[in-house]
Amino acid sequence: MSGLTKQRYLVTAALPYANGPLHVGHLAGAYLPADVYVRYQRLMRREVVFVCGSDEHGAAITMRAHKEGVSPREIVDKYHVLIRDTFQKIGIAFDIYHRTSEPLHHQTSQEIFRKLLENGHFEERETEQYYDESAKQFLADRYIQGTCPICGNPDAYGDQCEKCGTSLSPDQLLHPRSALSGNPPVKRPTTHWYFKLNEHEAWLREWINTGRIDGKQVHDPTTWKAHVIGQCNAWLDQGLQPRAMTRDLDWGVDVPPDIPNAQGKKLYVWLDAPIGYISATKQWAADNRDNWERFWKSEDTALIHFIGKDNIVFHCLIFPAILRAHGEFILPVNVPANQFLNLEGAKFSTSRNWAVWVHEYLQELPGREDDLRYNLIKNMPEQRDSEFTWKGLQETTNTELVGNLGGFIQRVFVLVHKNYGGVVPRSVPDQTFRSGWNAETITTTDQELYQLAKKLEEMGAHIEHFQFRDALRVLMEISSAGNALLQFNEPWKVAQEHPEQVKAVLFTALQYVVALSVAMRPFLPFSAERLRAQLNLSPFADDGELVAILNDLLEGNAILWPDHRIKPPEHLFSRLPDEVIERQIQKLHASTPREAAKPLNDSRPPLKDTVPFEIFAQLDLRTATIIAAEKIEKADKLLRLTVDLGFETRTIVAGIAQHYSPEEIIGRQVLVVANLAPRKMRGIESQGMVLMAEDAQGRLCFVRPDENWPNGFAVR
RNA sequence: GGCGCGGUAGCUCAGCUGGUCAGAGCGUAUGAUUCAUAAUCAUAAGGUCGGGAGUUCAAGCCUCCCCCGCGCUACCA
Repeated sequence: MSGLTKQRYLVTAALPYANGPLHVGHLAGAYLPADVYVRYQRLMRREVVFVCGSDEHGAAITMRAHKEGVSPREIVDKYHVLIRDTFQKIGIAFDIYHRTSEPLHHQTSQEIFRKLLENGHFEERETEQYYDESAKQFLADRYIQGTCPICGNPDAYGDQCEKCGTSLSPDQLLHPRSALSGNPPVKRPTTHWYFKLNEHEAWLREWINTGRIDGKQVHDPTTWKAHVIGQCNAWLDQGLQPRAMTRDLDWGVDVPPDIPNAQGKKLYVWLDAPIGYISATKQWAADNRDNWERFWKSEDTALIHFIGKDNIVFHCLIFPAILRAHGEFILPVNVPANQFLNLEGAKFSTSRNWAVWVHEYLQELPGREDDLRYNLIKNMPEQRDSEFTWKGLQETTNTELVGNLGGFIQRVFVLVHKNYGGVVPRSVPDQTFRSGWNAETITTTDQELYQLAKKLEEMGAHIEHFQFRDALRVLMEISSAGNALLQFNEPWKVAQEHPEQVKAVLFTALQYVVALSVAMRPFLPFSAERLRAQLNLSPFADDGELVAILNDLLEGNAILWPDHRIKPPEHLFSRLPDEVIERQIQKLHASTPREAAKPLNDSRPPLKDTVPFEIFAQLDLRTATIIAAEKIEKADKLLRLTVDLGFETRTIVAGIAQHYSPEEIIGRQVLVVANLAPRKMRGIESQGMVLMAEDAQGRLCFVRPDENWPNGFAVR
């Protein structure tokens, strides 16, 4: 199927944004699958370079710096180091972890911008943008605050209201003000470069869906994930639009200053972050006296982007379009995006601190890097969102790592030491015993080693198809077969009667252990290295160890020879006790406001400006009773209410459908604003407004007289 | 309401272009075993593959309708 054999691999993992730490969802989404894939390819002696780095530009970082009174540089330096070290400690084996603030990256991005400009891929557009006259700069969306037109939150941002979650554009904000000075901004014309993405629609569609470009097969779409292709087509079907590639920002890569109108302009994320993959490769090549162009400009290279599902359109449409518009670069052969990992039934949330931070895990559960990696790979969100739970981590650690895998290795070590003083026994070539793959089958060492090789190949095939959970399952099948081999032959029982058979069984079991030490390396690199040392073998060079043992096994050769001495038994894994798990679960819940708990102060809206009594007096509030209510078609939140004011009835449209069903509110007494200007919603004129109270969770309840009261009377 | 993705054994999840696809791991039950960190091995449990209708010789896998969850989006004066 994948007859597109490549000579070398360039693997990228999404650049983490340097304004916060990593959580385990990040690992499961992009970094662990990439790491497993890369480590496997190295063990198969394939040429592979694995690049990543910090994404250090953008408005969110300057916002944060401004808020904390530090420079953007201080923010990104802090998180770059934290993230880089976290990756290193959890065993993500990048060849280089670069950063987009490096001059090399700025140059690279500028060169690509210039090339696209020369090739006519941009159009300049003049638009009106908000400008802060006192700060003398244009304002990014995030830098404009104002009143949300939807919920009235006075501190909504120009891109989104964090109170009601609505995404906005700066023009929608009422009473806009600059987040820098607090002054109202003014509109000023500004010019930006728009990438003509629309011109790339046709070939992108062909390329994504058939793998062909100009009739040439460059990837195999059957190996792409369905949700990746699905999301791309959803975008393509809506039609691609030109997209601004520059912004008025003060932290980022400058538009090359010799280009007219470049002052104050920075390259937007599209022309910044993904180019970080290229600049990282350049730096790696410089450090290793290699040529980076072999990896980016040669059809012999397989480029693979590991990302989360939030990045699909970016990596499958926009970045490829940029690469092709430039003209010299290859395109990815696959973008194996994962879905999202949830935590204990809910989404990860930085603001609610609902997360497992990797650097804290490393500190609080030292020596358990592989326990976490194993659980995250086993539950990797390959096809759908999946879930991490602390109980789950305990279970996989105690049953699968300690019980099955660790148990098998320990048994072999103990038996070899008890029977042969820690020296690999020499067995008679054709000695028979029961197969670990089937109790009924009588087998020989040669046959068992052939089976073992087949299993290793099966595991590898899964990895090459980005099926990491399946690959891990096959790894454990090998371990289970090893356990069964011992179980069926009971070497502890028959050592006296059948010494030759026991030699053959333990010799075979030792080969399994060696195979496992190599096969587990991509998933459990730390344990693999420790096991390697216990086997008294040289440390991993991560250079062809797997293909070497595969070749040996397929030719019927042993991979651990008689007379080799192994070290004394030592447990490879340890049980995760209840107390540790309980503590983490408590910590998780303690840091998160409970559902019914007191609302946080900052979730209460701030007081509005004082108004004179005359303004209040202009409102005409009345008592009323709901006499009819019905759901409005094609609107999830709207109810059409008929209210009795005593002297007349009115129709009022209220956005309460998600809090009350029509039936349960009929007959209920309420307060209404009776002199509000009528307004049409969903084609129905609303003649007033029902007063509701809202709590921190956004729940609504009616405000009404505390005893039954005649309708139509004033509230004051 | 629209669009996208999901709803498969108690739990977590596999099931490619329709025909051994009704599965795996964990949990549970029973038995075996004691070399091994109460670890291991074997066997079983019988889930109307969200519900209904349809296409087909044949449907978790295709079509239509409905219900539920998640994401984006519209409506929340």
